Amino acid sequence: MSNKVRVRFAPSPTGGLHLGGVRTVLYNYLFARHHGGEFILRIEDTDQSRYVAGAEQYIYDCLDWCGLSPDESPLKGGPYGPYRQSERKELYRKYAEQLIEQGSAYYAFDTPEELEQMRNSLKTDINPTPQYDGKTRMQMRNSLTMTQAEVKELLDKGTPHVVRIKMPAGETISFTDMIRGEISNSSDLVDDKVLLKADGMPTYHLAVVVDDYLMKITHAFRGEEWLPSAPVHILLWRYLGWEDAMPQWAHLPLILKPDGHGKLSKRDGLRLGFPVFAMQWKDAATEEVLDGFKEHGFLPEAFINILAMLGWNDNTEQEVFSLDELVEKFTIDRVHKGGAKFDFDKAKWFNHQYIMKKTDAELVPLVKPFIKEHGARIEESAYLERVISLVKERCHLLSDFWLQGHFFFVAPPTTDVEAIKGKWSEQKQAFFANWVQQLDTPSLWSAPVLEENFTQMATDAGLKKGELMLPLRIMLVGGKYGPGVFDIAEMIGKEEVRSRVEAVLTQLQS
RNA sequence: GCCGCGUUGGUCAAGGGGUUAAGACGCCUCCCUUUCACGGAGGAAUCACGGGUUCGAUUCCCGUACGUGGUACCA
Repeated sequence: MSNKVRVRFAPSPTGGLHLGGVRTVLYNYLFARHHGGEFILRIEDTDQSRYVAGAEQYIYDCLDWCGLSPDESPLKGGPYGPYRQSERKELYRKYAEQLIEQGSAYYAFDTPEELEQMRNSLKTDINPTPQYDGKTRMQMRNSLTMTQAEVKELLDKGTPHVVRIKMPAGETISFTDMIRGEISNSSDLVDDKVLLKADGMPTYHLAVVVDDYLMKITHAFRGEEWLPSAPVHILLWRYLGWEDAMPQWAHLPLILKPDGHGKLSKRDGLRLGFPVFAMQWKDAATEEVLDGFKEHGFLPEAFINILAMLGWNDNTEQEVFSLDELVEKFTIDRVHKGGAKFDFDKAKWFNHQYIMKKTDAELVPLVKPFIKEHGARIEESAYLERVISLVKERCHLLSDFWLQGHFFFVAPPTTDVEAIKGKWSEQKQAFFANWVQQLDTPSLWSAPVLEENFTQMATDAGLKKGELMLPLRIMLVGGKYGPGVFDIAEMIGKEEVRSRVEAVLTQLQS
């Protein structure tokens, strides 16, 4: 009997993978790797009504991009498959029936309409959400209130029904959470959760217990939103007689909206102008396409780092960690209890750190798509590499390379001529006209020589170099930004320099 | 409503009976740079509130407030 650490991530293929989801995978992954254990991916596709085609593949793609590959999964297989819950359907029924025989669960034949009627008629100001529980179950149509013969008849006729857990009365159910310590709930406050749905599929509650047991999961990490239903799961482990094999629990804090009020949701990205998905997610129902961190120009290493630090630290001042370092240093007891608000500025800062860590050559293939996206042609990689070396320090996102370096590829679409006009003079006009005339000299074409020559000509013309630098920059770049002007000039070459300068000169004259 | 969980600057956060309460992002000032950025030096800004316990509470306990989650045949 091995006690190897086994953790799982069990996403539902009904939507894109967003921040909270990726962080849950990450912490699972880090914990498993830290302990030399296994990381299992299983797919919770029991809610067929919300199943989205392509969503499962999307999950694989995201994990792949993040570098968090599972040891066992629907794709890879493994000794405890299948790893898709829809393919395990028969299994759950067996355990549900076992629970019924033991008297821990029961059949319920109430229709959705009957349930709604019950909730409506029992609703009061004091109890706005009546539950199907110890107080109400004896007024409903279920195997507790009907004779065995009646139940058998309904079952034989194929009457739609669900299986519900019979929550005990007056029990305190407690367990130890690795992050929060002792947590207790009263069994009276949890309703008789549906275990098996009318379509034969299990709910999360049954499936998570059965699968965790069968797949020998040792540690279960999930979002804090599961805390209130933990008693159901604890009870199920007990009723099924598996209590000794129950995993240790850890409920992770939530990732909150930056502007207060609620769990970060898919809508917030759109509203606040930052991604919430790992990768681009296309909502099949609405046809809406939402870009992810990848499309915004984040490096996966940075993305992982950002998520890791949102709720965890190693008690040092270090903030930038590689995945290997995270694996080495991650411990669950240093995970925060409180939810964290996502801060896009800090996220960009992390990405900048990773951009600076990469060599220019490494950045070439990563930056290329973000340049091509704008229709610019990249003649050779060496040129792009040089551009990268000149602008990388001012780029937070891969998409910034275009913003900061577009003038290396095409003439500026707009030029801030107004910024030149103020202190413009005939003398300066003449100087630039003169300067571009002598650009043909081949020996001129290196940034230092170009600068030396420019300075000399300015002095000869009785002008201060300082007065001419900004106009030159604006002519070449379009605005007051970018790396050294003579570096830019050298890069774009004499034809481009001449044509950009002359274009602006013409504008200034009119 | 009820129940659970939480609460250290604007944000991420360290600390955990005695501290000048770290650090980072962001913001501001200055230096560097004839641009922008990078880098460097400074600065403003925090223990939700009220009661205990204690010589002493940001830290422990109890309340309150606030936040957040759950209260589905969704996960």
